[in-house]
Amino acid sequence: MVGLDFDPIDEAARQWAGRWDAVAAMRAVTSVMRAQQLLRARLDGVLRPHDLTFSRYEALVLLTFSRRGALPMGKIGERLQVHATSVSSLIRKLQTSGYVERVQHPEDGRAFLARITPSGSDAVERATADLTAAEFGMGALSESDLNGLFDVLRKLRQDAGDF
Amino acid sequence: MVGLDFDPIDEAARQWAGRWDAVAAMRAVTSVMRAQQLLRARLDGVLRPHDLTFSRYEALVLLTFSRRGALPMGKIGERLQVHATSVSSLIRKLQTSGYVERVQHPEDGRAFLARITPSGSDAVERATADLTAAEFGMGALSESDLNGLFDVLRKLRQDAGDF
DNA sequence: CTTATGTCAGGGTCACTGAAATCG
DNA sequence: CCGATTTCAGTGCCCCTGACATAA
Repeated sequence: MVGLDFDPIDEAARQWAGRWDAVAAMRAVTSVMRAQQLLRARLDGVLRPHDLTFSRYEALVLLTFSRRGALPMGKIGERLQVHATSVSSLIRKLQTSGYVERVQHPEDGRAFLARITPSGSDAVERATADLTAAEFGMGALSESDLNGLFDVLRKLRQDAGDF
Repeated sequence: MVGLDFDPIDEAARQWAGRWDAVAAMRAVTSVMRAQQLLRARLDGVLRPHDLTFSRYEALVLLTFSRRGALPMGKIGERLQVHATSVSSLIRKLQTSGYVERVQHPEDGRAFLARITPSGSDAVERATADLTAAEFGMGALSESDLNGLFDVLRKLRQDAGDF
């Protein structure tokens, strides 16, 4: 959009080097932050026509992959690594879009299952087609770049206790 | 926190592979999103005692590196790649913390300069010490991992027109 | 007059905390 | 009674759009 004639992160790293330590870590962290910002903007743009955000899309995909198309709220939060209150509002929004419905848990009376609807399955299929066509915003990277990125970030996630 | 006994992203990729394309891109994108979330939580935790968030810290560092410790609002947004309104609120919060002050632009009457205060400089030094001690949350990665991460994400940023 | 700078008002998404109700 | 599940109310943060005053 803006189009600077230099890389602001690299420029910051250059000045950083004369004053503080951990240059490589600082440069990598800032890159992750900025990359996420760019990716989210791109993906949300692709998903907006489908009345989805990336978070909601992830939840729908998770339900698509679940055996009976339904999961208790707690499980969803566990898998997506988000807070219970966030799951609650996420599912509520998917519900108002008609992509998900709430059903009582067959055994646990206090729990709800979020179940994907036919309309939700349809939305996932169409959204996924658009996202893959857009290469998930990662068209600039090669297959080995993508796999290397995953491997490195997995170390980070593992270190943080994600799994 | 939660501690699943498997990697949810890898598990999603496995199921994804039987149904859709672009598995590597999807896996990489999801990893970036999750990594950013983890890093932000860690860094904001380190920065909270200093009355800073990562965004505000970035702004303070930028001012620290600027020649006279002061920059017009527009320049700040350009460098940090954020909207003018975001810069406005960012600087306002730094101002209430006493880390920044607003001064009139010497030549342009409509423009303001954000200038870092001695208290702000002190906060940057102390916050940076804490962040480097925490290795910016990237202690799990080697130096070559960090540099590789930067290189790959730079391709992404360049492709998005960042610079 | 047109353009650029910065602010405010307001909306959207997401994350978290704390309190509450429900049920095992 | 204790603990787990979920929801609601409220807060904070960040991003964006649109309207506006001000000055180049």
